Amino acid sequence: MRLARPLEWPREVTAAREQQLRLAAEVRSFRSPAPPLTDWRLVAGLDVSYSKRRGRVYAALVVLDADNRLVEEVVGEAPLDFPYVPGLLSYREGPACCAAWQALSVQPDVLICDGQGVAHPRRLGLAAHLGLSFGVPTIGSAKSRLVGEYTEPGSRRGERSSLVDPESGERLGTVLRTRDNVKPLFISVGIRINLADAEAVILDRLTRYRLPEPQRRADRLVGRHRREVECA
DNA sequence: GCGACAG
DNA sequence: ATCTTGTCGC
Repeated sequence: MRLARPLEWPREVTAAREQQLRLAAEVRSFRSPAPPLTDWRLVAGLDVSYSKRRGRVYAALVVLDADNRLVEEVVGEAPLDFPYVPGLLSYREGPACCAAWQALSVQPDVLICDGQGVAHPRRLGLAAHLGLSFGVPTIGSAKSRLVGEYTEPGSRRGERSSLVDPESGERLGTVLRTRDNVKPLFISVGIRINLADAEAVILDRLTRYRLPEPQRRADRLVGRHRREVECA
């Protein structure tokens, strides 16, 4: 797919933070709450893996249909040239994600990203940032917390609690138990989707694992891909 | 100054 | 994320 909005990717921490403030203002300018997501047959999952020895970042996108059957899967890569700094993950993983997106031939109705959406210090987690560039609804599905407070949700699948910014009282997302007795997922909206719909998409794509199927498949694919290219 | 901190 | 074996619990 073509990038709806090609972005610049600063390679310096200070420049990255400054750009985030500008992009976050754009994310805020979208209609809120976002209109309901009417059709979401094609759901894509995105995940990233690093090869330190090769100095590369790999990203995999997997698109599944309403029955979680494979529609398309692609990988993209970019140099590993930005450090891991909490709050600046997009600058480390974004370029490879954009490469994968451009290799895609079908447009997903919604994209699940491995990371935060607006549950971010400047409200511009990976899912929000990529949503701005890709131009499709995005959901942040993180395996751990970056910001916000919450009470531990019940131990059974489907139980949830709110992720809240203690300063503003603003609701940042939902802490969702996706399987009985497993660590919950931190769900937040990226762009063009409301939180209720984001939760519905995640729940709809759960099978027997902690991660929703599109995200789990992307995770497997990118891990396999990295190991393959790392051998040669 | 100290602790927290997506992947 | 990545480096890594077996092991405890549903």
